[in-house]
Amino acid sequence: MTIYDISKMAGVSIATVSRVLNGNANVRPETKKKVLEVIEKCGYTPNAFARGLGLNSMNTIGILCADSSDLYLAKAVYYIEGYLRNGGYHSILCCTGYDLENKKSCLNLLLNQKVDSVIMVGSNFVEANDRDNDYIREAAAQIPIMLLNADFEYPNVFCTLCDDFRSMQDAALNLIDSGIQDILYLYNSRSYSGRNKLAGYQSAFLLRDLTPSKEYQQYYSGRNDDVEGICRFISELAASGLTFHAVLASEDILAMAALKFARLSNLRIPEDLSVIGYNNSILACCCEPELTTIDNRLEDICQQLVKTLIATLNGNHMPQKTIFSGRLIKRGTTSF
Amino acid sequence: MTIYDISKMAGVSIATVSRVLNGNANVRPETKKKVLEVIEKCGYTPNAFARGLGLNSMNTIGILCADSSDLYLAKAVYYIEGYLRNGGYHSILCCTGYDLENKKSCLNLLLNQKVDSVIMVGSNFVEANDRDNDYIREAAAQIPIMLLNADFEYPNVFCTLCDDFRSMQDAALNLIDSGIQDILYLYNSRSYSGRNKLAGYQSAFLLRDLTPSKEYQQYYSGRNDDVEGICRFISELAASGLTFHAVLASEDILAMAALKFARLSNLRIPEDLSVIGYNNSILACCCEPELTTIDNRLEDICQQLVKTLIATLNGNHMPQKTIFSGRLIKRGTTSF
DNA sequence: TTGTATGCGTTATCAT
DNA sequence: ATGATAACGCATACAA
Repeated sequence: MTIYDISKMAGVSIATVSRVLNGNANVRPETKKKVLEVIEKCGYTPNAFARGLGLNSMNTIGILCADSSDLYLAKAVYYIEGYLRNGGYHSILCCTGYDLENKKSCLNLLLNQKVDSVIMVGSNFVEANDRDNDYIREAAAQIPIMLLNADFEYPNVFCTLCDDFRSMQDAALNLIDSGIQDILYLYNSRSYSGRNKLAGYQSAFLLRDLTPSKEYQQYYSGRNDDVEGICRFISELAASGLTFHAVLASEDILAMAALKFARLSNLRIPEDLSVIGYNNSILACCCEPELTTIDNRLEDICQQLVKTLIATLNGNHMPQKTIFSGRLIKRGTTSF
Repeated sequence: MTIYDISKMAGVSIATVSRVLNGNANVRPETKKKVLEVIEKCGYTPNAFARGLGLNSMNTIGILCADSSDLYLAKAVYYIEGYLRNGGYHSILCCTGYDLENKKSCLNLLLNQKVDSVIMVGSNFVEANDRDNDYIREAAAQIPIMLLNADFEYPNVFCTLCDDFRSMQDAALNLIDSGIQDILYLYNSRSYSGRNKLAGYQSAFLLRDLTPSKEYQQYYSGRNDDVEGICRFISELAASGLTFHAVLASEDILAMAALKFARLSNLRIPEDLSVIGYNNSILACCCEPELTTIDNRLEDICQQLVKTLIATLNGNHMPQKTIFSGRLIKRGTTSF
């Protein structure tokens, strides 16, 4: 069933059928009605490939993310797909892992598929070594590139992100001002976002005329779903003589492991140990007591990102950077 | 840059270029080399839309799932996308929610986009009222339909699933044989898989000449990420006079809420209350003690599903139903 | 082994 | 308002 079949059955030319299909105003109402009837009767839908070839677009967006089963990224992908579909776009998902070569190859896969844009979900797509970011620049030369939670200035690259620096600073200040200065900072990523969070933690000390100590800034390099391993990591830090009365974590799962450590060490929460997580994920509500954590407004970010993208594709001029501020969700693992 | 440009620069016809691109053997090695050199030099890639139009395929698979941010579904989507990409296919993701009309409309979106196949992830796509499943049958008339964790017999529909009935039966038997007969069964889905799990629980009692009691089979209808709400639900059951020494749950999150209930009620785990979850998700390792749970071999299922799909698309005859058996992962919330 | 010519199903331009 | 026709870029049957 093609547009020719419809045109014959309706007694018009394919041009008219095409006009009806695309909502062109220059069609006599009666003609339009007739054509629509035939289309309805036959259950005809235009061939997407032919349409794509003619328009040079199939209204498809590529979503690049390291791991769509990660709690945080999964939520992001879910929101983005929903907003895109709502805007009339399809989503091609591509999970890259954290290796640069794979990221490049996935990006090329999407470019070759001729997507209208690529959304890179997560700050891990911007490399520390700036020359390694040329793959983003080259892509941006072809189509708009959207970054979620990354900061990268370049033409045709649009960033939507949360102010992780300030959020983490705020959390640390809350702890310090409640009288706790030996705050163990746990993190598991050195991406742009990861570095920002760390800097936020450090800046809180400086703001209060204190010196952030290196021993209190601990990087966990293991798998990020190995609660047991993280717990052991913390226990070893404590065993090595480090004393701390709060744990501030760059992700909820690290904070959750800290709670486990506390239980194993017979520490009371929050009397003996305060704990703050990050992301306000489902994990935060699974703890006992529930986790004080930072909500970085992921849904708002995703909505804004898609809004910016669609407007850009429609030829509108859009801001290249949009920053949201996070908020501290106070629950049971802190006493302030 | 089109195939014509390449053909001119290489001094051959477009047919030859096409042959080289598609690995046709009938090309003289020198000619092939020359063409490849030009292609390499220009960084030429064939236009995907034109290719799609000619071949009536863009090697794209639609993935339908209710909610890709759900822990379990997210993992499934992640595995599937990876295996598909490995097999040379792209993945269009479409999150439908749990409403039938939305499922239909998403499916149509994919069919109109002319995907080569649709994978429905999760047993919720098969409706209890069989006439409501016509949307699956109609789709199967066009392309192969793959169901993950659902059972649906129809031409061109392929099912890959875990034997939830037996897994749950096994878990219940373990509890019964360790001396616990008042087992509260908690579930939050009445899908095919959900019904199977419940039946497995019931069958365990019958196997031991016991009668499964309705009051011990409790359906939780709230949001499935509201740990607090689930916990309250359990507390109310206990307050209403129901006594139970074990909780068997159809999902880890329900089991996790049971642990929370135990802690609030000062019940020791597993001495006063045994708890078993389902899915072996990350939540199981976040608990204290860690959760005994059922692993339903999701990765194996996904691998098999994609294998079956690709073989089918290649014209091979494949089995329409593949069943894996789950396994009980014994951890700290049970004493057997 | 290689080239020519046609079809794939649209959209869009240009007449009428 | 409508129709004829030329792109769009590739694959492939058929000829050479």
